[in-house]
Amino acid sequence: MDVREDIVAAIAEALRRSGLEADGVDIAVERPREAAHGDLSTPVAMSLAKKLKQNPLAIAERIAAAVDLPRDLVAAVEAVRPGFVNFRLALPVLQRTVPAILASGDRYGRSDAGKGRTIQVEYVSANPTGPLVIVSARAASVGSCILNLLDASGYGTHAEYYVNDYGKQIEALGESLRFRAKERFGQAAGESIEQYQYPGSYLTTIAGEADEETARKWLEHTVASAELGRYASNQLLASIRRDMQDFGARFDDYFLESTLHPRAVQAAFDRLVAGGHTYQQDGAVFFRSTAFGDDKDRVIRKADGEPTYFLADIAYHADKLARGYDRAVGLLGPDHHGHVPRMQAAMAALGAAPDWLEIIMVGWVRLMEGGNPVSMSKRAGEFIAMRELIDDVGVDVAKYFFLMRRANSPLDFDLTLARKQSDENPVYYVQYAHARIASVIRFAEERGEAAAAGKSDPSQLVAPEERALMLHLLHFPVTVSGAAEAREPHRVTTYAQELATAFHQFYHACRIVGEDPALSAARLDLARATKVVLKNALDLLGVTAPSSM
RNA sequence: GACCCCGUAGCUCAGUCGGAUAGAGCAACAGCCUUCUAAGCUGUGGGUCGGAGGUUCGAAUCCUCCCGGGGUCGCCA
Repeated sequence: MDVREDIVAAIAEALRRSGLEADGVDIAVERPREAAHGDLSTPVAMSLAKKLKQNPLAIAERIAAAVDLPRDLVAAVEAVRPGFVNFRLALPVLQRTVPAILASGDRYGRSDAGKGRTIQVEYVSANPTGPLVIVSARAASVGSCILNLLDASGYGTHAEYYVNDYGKQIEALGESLRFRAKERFGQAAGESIEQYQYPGSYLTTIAGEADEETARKWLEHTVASAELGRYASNQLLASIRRDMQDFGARFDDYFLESTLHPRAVQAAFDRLVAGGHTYQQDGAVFFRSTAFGDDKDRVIRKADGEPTYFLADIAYHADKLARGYDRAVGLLGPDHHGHVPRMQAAMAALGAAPDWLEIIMVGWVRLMEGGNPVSMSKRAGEFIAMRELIDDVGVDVAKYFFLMRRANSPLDFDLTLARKQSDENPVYYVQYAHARIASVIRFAEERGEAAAAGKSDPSQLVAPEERALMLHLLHFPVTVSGAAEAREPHRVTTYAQELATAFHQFYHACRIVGEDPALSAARLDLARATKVVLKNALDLLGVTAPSSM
């Protein structure tokens, strides 16, 4: 099925026949940058040269001579200095992808590479003490796309949001809400919001929306701050869930930290103690994370007897481990990278496989407008909300911008560019290609010249632009599985952009609906196949594929 | 101070488990619409890959040091 696999197998066979076998040599087959270097290439001769102490070009020549591949698969094999073996694919194998894609439809690009292994993905997980901010939108984009990629690659996935609805921060949230209630009833004289931890105006809204009887009770201190905090965090969590839903971010569960207290937290503590991974010092209990590579031991129970946040996090991850996922992927914000070694250490202490917990760092997002950073409002606690960004630029643009870059790199989000509904905006470039194809198909149908999809003769497709486009289509599945394995969504945006380019070039060079019916039918099918792949790529990104623009 | 991330074209960034002449988008300039969407296509200019060493057939990629930017270092969450 996959041409690469056939080529790898043929190279392996050629090595055996030529007596060039060397254990542990990886037969890499990659796409050369230069089209002149063929469609696929292997540097394996150069790897072997080192081991066998022979001239790499000579080895490459022996491989090229010994490789045996069907002529309808590979048209040319060439050994080139300094020692590459280049393969030029035969037209038939490229042409066959067109009907194959049309037959597969939305399944094209999917694979069973994951073999049903299960991966749990935890993402966003922002505290329910305020509205979601920009970096959460980025995490939501990246996490969703990784889930889509894993699903497409045959993994069983589970998406989860960890809600820190417990502890001092919730009490502080309650106190801040109480102040806003006092303000509502004109009883806040002599106090200022500056004294409180959560000065954002959203608590004013929550205090204002509560019914009067309830809100008046909040003024009395018989209502505990923790209770008030739970009220506020529930309201905030509800709005977070709405935001995530509107953004198209999938969550199978919202896991509440509060459900871990006290039993699961105690159980995690007991396990670490029983495993001999703890010691007491200054009245506190420490987890010896340095034994697992952390640079400092970490407190898990404070001198006052309370568990730390870290211990609850360990309990949470122990819960995940007990659920039996083959792997857990967690997205963390840029201010949390210090947590990685200690969390890895804790999982090791609990007996997880070394690579069981995989952490992906999501980089900072800086909003830029007119070339300058957007300054946060002067009022403390007011951040740019995710909701504002979405209202401003739309879901598609926001997601695409976040997925264009590597997840862990800092990102300047150019609002000025994102707002432009023009050719300067990269989102529209890809969407436009899809809309353009839809339009051409409509045109052909209106003229009554649109044959049924997949019935054409693909051997009509011989132009260089047609060949280049088919080659791109052929590479989609390996792009998807590679992006899934590497957890790198930006590979899909890069691919989508390249595919759009290949299509636009084809469109300009080749008239689709033309004089020759057989050629028109073949080109229309090529356009349809391109549309399928663009749609599948955009689906993975969570971005819509419009039929007209 | 220790540790982590980053430094590639004017701007934003790909390329980083070592591979061929370092790429894309935007910006600049010059062309292309009487026929399927010009949100498109074609071309031009633009680089000591932060710097200096090292490893080797080969380094943007790996190692060391330095410079610059950001971050983390709590019995907070």
